[in-house]
Amino acid sequence: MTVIFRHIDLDDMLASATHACALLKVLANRDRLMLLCQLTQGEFCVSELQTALGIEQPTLSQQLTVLRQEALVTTRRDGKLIFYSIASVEAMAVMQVLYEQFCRKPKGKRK
Amino acid sequence: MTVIFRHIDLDDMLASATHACALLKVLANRDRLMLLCQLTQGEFCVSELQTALGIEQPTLSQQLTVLRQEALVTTRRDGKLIFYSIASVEAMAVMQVLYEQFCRKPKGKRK
DNA sequence: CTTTCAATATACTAAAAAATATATCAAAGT
DNA sequence: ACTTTGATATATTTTTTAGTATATTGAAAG
Repeated sequence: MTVIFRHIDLDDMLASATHACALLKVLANRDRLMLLCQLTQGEFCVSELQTALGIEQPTLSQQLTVLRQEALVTTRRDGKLIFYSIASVEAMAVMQVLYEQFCRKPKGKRK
Repeated sequence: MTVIFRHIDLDDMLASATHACALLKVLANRDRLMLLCQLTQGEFCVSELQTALGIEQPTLSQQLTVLRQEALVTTRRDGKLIFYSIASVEAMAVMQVLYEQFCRKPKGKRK
């Protein structure tokens, strides 16, 4: 309860919040969210994602780059095609809870 | 499997993603995240939050305003003091999973 | 081989949105 | 009135987003 202890707790909390916040910033974009949502269903190549989600190719590619840089997804090449899949346990966990809260609920009960 | 069905699914997905994204945008800020984290522990007035988190008062007030506008928190006045508490089930659910992923794990296993 | 095509990535840039700091303001209690 | 608690306004900077053009890569055809 002393100032010392509070400082330790606050520092831990700050560090955790910083990490969590980094993940949330990546998730807080509709295109990236839909990409990850699709990828929770398995591995997809870029063109599959494009037709499934109706996102413009350059936009798609840019957002996939963001997801790659933040290590939320990994890629595997097969010929011309590049397959994406989710690589982050934390991202998967958050996607799971978002699905429960926003996709499984009866309409009109949101937010 | 027809275009019709895909459109329905995509529209649903878009709507859900838009709602989820709105929540994530609010959460994707370290100050707001720490505020909500604190508020998962119960009701606090502004000055308590200020000393607990070490955030400047105007910043705190601005971020609390954001949380209020997005209906993630509600307020209750008691004399001079204004008490904040979490009002969103969805926000609570996400905070819960973030806590599990980023605060409960052994160090070095993050991200 | 080398030209060509399809898949994907990158570069660049204008516009929009969000964060930050400082200053000022309002309400409630004394 | 005056102090304390909290909210709001504003200016500035920084980040994101979105669109367009261009580049790279691999496969396959000629």
